[in-house]
Amino acid sequence: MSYRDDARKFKALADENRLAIMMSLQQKEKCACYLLEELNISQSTLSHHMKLLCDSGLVDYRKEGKWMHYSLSEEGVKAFREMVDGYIRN
Amino acid sequence: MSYRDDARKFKALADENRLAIMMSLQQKEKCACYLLEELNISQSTLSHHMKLLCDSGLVDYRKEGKWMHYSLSEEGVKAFREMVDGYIRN
DNA sequence: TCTATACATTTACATTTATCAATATGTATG
DNA sequence: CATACATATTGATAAATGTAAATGTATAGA
Repeated sequence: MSYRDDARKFKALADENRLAIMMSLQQKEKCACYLLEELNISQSTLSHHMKLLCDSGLVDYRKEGKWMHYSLSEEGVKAFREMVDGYIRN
Repeated sequence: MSYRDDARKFKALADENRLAIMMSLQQKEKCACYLLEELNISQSTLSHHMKLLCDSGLVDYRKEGKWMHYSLSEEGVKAFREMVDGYIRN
């Protein structure tokens, strides 16, 4: 893993709206339309943020008909935590 | 703590050069001039990065004559880890 | 097939950020 | 005091990022 890749993962959480999304996903899977009501952002902006979160591996998605359901990725979360530990092992 | 503040902390690690600096600091305290030789960046750029890292609380500094010595902040690292756990408690 | 709905993508734009050169500040030393 | 050295700050610029409007795509239902 390169610094570039790791930086990309940290960037995934380096935004207020994405942190709010992460908090929301902690409780349970949420569909995009629900997140859209929770946050005060446009639909295209939400889609953008969800793409970054999914690309980082922290969030999984599940398509069900017209709806997209997002959830925390257990695997991604584990990998992220391990990456963090690599930089702040103290 | 607000999402804004937390996002700022994540941003501190959302850069390749700053990740390289964090890795370097893991072993032991380093002075700015040493970091400057390790990384391929200008002196002013290094100073900028060190400011962000110190502001985030992850890095401590100690001034000794002309030299600045940087080290991981045990307290800051602990706080960071706890913050991370808040977002990826899974 | 037509329409409405849910979401993604594209385009454009404003803000933030990383970067360096130039300059300023502080400190040791002759 | 003058000079050299280590670092910080300022100013300018290019790249990255967050945002929303407009448009595209897929799916469900009439």
